[in-house]
Amino acid sequence: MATLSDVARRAGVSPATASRVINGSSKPVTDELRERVLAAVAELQYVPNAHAQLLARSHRSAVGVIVHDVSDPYFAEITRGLQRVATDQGRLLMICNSYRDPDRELEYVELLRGHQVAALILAGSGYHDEAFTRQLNEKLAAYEATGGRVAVIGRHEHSGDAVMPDNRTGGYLAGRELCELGHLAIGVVAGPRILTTTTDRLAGLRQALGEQGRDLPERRIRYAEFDRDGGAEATARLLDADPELTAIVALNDSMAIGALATLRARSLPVPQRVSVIGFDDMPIARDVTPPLTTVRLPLVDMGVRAMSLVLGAETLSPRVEVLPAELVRRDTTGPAARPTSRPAPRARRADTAS
Amino acid sequence: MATLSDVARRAGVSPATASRVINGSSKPVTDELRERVLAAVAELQYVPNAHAQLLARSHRSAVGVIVHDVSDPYFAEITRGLQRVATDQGRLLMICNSYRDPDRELEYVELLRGHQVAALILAGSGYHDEAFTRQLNEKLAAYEATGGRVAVIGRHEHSGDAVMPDNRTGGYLAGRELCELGHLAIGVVAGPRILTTTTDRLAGLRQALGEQGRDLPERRIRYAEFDRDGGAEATARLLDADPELTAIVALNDSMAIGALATLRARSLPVPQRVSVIGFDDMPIARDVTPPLTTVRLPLVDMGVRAMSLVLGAETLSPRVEVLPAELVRRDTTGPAARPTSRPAPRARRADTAS
DNA sequence: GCCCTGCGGGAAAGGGCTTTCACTGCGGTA
DNA sequence: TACCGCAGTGAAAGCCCTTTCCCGCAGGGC
Repeated sequence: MATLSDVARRAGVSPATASRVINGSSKPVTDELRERVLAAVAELQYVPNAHAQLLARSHRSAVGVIVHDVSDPYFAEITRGLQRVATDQGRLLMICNSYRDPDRELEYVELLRGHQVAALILAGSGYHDEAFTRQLNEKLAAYEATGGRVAVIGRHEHSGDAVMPDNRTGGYLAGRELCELGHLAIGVVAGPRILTTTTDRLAGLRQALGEQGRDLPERRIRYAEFDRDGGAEATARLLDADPELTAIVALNDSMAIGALATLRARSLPVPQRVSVIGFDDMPIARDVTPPLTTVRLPLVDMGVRAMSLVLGAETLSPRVEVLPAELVRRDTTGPAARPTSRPAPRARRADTAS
Repeated sequence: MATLSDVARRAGVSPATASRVINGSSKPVTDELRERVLAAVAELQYVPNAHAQLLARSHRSAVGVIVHDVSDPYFAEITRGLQRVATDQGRLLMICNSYRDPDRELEYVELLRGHQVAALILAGSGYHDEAFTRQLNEKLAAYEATGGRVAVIGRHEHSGDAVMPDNRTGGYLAGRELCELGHLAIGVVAGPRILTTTTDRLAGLRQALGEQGRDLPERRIRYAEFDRDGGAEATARLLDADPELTAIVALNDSMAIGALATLRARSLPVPQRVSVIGFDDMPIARDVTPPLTTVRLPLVDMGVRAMSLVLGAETLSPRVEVLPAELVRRDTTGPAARPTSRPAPRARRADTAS
């Protein structure tokens, strides 16, 4: 690879001058020399060594982002928001997938710190795991102590800047909607119980039912991976245990899609026989059939806010922005099937109590 | 930020020794000193400066990837394959989204070259644009001249290693299927015509129709963005011009989903009134309703192959791996509606000829 | 005619790390 | 006993760039 001194030598100037020309420094350089340098750059196909540049400039510009999985639409949308702001400010984003592995998350914090990012954004649910949380906080604190900025999206752990979707209210809205539609047998297809997102959404749901004087027994909840297959599988388990369910709340849209698949496979019409309600309102939600009723989260906006927090002026007190959840009624929800309305063509004597 | 010399000083050793301990060098270090260094690292929360490391090591390890958009399931799947191999070999991936902007693509080649990546993978359609293609090839050649490895996925431009999905045969399979189902009025919802992927798939489709002595007139094709909204919009335009269509080929699954949305909005039942066939078989294809008939491409495998090519031994002659396309029959295709079968409740006198 | 100013350019000092090379003891061989 | 070799450590030379500092010089004001 050609280096800056190669360019300088070829142009017959000092490396300093070559550098100035290439970086458009404010120091003036005569057109004569400028031309020579530019010509040398073109001839040698010179590209500056990014690592040397970043080492030489003390300037830290890139921003590190840790998400569970960018190709998951939830994070894809958030990332879109992050990108938008970052691009506007000429920042490079380094995006890392933790695949919901806490250890990997810790590693990535180190990695990004090593890469001298100006700021760090962690998006995605936190974990109910004290040891991990403490470790993470230590690492983040160490990073902040050296001038790094940190913001989290949808996590409780961190004591600094945060953007929080209102998961609890979202769960509440879903629950209330189903109550109003007259559903009594409501099952929940939940993500891993170690995730705070799962428990937050569940808490809201419980609250809604609680207001009706009802509770949400554990036997009406199935925990699985937070994705399509997890949703399909959890729905199957739920229906096996309790065929009389008239509504299913999936704790994210991917799971809801899996739920729809299982219901279709079992020929249970949605919403006539079973209502389904998702969470997040990812783009595909409107394209499944029937279009999915879901709790909308302003995903792109969450990204925009988080990046703005982290690139904006530093404040003394940490800022927490709570973004509202909103129910989007589409076609997977309807009034509870009346017990008389032929609950299902399958055996119905068994399990009625469970 | 603590530096290596800070650690060394605190441990009472030289930076050389500290470095050896931290990197697990093969040079032996006494346990006594090792402990002291490790302790200092922990106390100072030391993380090596990645740029300094990469500058000091001549070793190039990261791999650069340029895709149109990772959050597009097509690329998400490919990326999954790339990741799998890269992770196995302990390589870091730097992924860049070009958003189908040729200039940005060129910029990213430079950027990644500047970041000293060991290899470069370009995934996604090429462009019918000679000037761009020449520029890109020059840049890639310059990069290869300095020892960089390059592989492309689904692009013709590059003369080196390549993984090519068989787009043409895929188009052919879609066309043949519809012919066999008796469809005569077939519309095509295509991506931008500047993309080679679009024209390749179209060429296969033409071939299939050609074998039946038929052709594919331009008025039966609508070009739009290669995404859901593009598909919805192109389908609308197609139907407006030619309400008698009995089948639609969408040149990727996202567009097919858009097509389904438009058809649903117009109350045209799929597949009874209009058949739809997609392309790529991205994961969501099985979850739309009805499940989408499509042409399957081994996306993950494409990623795996490309990464293997680029990390494997260098060969004299460039290797081109063509991966087969395969028709996946699901529920959006059926026999052509007979003209007598109530073609549509809307005006049918006009446009019958067009 | 002299000094000051300011422009254009180069020398050189980092930036933080790896790695070669040289050095010091020590155990072991002749 | 003299010497070789090697384990263990440190000094210092890069890696490639940016940026400060300084120098020479031309022009303008007195």
